Amino acid sequence: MTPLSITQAQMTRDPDQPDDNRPTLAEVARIAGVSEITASRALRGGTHVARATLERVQTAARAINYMPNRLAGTLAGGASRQVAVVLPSLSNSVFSDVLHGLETRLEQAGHHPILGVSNYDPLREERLVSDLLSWRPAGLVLAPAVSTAETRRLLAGSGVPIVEIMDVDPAPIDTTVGLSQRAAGRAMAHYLLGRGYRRLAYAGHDISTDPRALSRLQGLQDGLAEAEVTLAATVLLPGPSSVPLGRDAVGQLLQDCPVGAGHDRLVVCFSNDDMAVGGMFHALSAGLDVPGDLALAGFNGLAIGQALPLPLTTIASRRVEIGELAGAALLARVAGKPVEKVQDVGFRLVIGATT
Amino acid sequence: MTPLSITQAQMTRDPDQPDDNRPTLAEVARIAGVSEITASRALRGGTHVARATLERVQTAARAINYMPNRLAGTLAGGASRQVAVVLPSLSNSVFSDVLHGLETRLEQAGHHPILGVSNYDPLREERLVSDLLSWRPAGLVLAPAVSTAETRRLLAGSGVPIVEIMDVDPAPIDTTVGLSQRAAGRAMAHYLLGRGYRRLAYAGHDISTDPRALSRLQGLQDGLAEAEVTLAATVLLPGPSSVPLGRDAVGQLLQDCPVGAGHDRLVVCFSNDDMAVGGMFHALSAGLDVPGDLALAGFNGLAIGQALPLPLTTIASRRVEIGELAGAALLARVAGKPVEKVQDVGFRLVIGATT
DNA sequence: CTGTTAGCGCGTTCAC
DNA sequence: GTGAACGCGCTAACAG
Repeated sequence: MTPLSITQAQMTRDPDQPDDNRPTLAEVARIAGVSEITASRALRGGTHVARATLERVQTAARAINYMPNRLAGTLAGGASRQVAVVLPSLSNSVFSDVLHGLETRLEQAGHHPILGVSNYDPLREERLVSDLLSWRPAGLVLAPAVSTAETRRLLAGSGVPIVEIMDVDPAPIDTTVGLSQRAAGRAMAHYLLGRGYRRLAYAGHDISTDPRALSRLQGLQDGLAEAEVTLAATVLLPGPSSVPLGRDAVGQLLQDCPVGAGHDRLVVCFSNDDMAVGGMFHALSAGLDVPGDLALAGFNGLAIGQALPLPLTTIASRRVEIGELAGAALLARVAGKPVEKVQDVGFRLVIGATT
Repeated sequence: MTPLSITQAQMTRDPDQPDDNRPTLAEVARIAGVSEITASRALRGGTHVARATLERVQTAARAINYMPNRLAGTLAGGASRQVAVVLPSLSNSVFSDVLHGLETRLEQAGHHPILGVSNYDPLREERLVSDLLSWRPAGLVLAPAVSTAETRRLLAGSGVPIVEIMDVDPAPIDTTVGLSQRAAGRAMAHYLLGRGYRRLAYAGHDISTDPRALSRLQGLQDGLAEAEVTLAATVLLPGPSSVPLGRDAVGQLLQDCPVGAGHDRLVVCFSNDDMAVGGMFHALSAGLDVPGDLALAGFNGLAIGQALPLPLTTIASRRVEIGELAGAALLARVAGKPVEKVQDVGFRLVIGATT
């Protein structure tokens, strides 16, 4: 042990920090007998470094369990490998599917999502966007709620690639991946009209905060209007979509729209498949014939709808794929490659036994 | 426009970076006419700052749309407000429920999860833990796959609070929140024995990579052994749990275990509710009486199981609550408060119509 | 209450 | 192929 002068001791470590003595690049460099920057180069690509020194550095790093500090690396100019992800909900499997696809694609490139969930609250979304951007991510993926002007300002001024997902109809700030929610609603209208239904109702959750559910409803109405049909009734219940909410909604609906013998057959369109499952429960409890007395149509193609004894008629969205494509688009943008501003993955009408 | 000397130009900004000219704390301070540290204090708590200067700084910050750089803040000594979260899956709603609860609790404290999904791959989990720790998070939440020794070394040596979730039986590295998977399996055994079942089978997904499903199976066998009963048959199919996999598993199972007239009634226990739903489908297609010929028992209490015409007998886990408690435990640890090493939230036997 | 000094750990300049 | 100097943006210590 050679004694250290006070100056050296001060420069190498702070005696007040007994806990946080994680090895730094400087120590790796010292052990390997090279400069910090050479160690840095060796531990990353290994380019512009002699094979011998590369191995010395790697050995030294392993010997002291060196773990790079990406905060410092990113601050010093390296590209961030974090991607901000803001979703409106996780209680609906729609967004966990998207997140699943997104995370898979990001991880392949060594990127990681920082997650925020807005619960469809515009102010919370705004705060999340602000918070997550302050981590200086490489980009941001957003399934927007009803965004505030301030949110859009933050996004536009962030200087990083933005990928909006789920609905390709609104003009994108930067890039968007999804489907046309409005066209999906219209497709359901066309299908139901083609099946001969003329008496339609709508049962939804609180769609005032869910712009995509609202677009689907509008698309449905558009499609009906083309045949000069209007919704016989609409019930909107507060709260997020769920099985019990759908059951309650149908219960209310049937008070205004009697069904059964002596009435035209009624088809209820739901804002989401879980709502439709609830509707099915109500029909079972009330002894209604599905689809004879009451027909049901959902949206999203969730597993729960297909698990029913009568598989649900619905429109399937390609959620995992949307996540994967959003990740790919973001990574391409980060790499400076050109990306289509709008990627429409489409949707698929699933004709079940409930219509 | 006053001409700048070369020295000034070099000190204030780099002409090679036209894009990234986000305002810094230094600019806020300059506009407000204070030092950087005063501006820093004002923009955080506002403590030890005169009310007048506080307002000047805040006004200046808003005027130039200042957004703090948390990378720099954290590197300089501030506590990180990121929490690493490593989950084995997102395709099963079990973990999106947990993530939902966790994110909610973290966000309340201004913390954000950085997410990694291992797909039950030990090596991928190891890489994720390493990657996420290199962001120097305030802590780490982990629903472990079959962890490698290297993973445990990384965790133990990380110096940050670790919360393991889902199963309270393994000895925690630091802290754990969940339920006893083994006790849950045993509880199901006791219930089924109490109902008079003596002929039991097991249908599972690839539980070799899913330690919790394996523990439940062991608990089930433990409970049966107490009554000197053993499983009549076991089918394990590769891949993650899903509805189709459950259907296939029951199909195979019934080749060895005939049911119906002339046979003792059989109850099949599944590794997860979605598998059990698949089993129900097989029963429906084969025209079997449930639970007369074939009884079914799931695990986890997922919505899909309760959405069946016959609600599924299962054991409900409190997933959202586990996430919330894990977040609370982590935040408490970060704040230096004492935390129970093991938090058992228990489980609930749900007696449906399938047994 | 405010400012000065001194870094956090790393990567991007340039040189050699 | 390697290194020196510098700065990323911010905050913890002290000083006053």
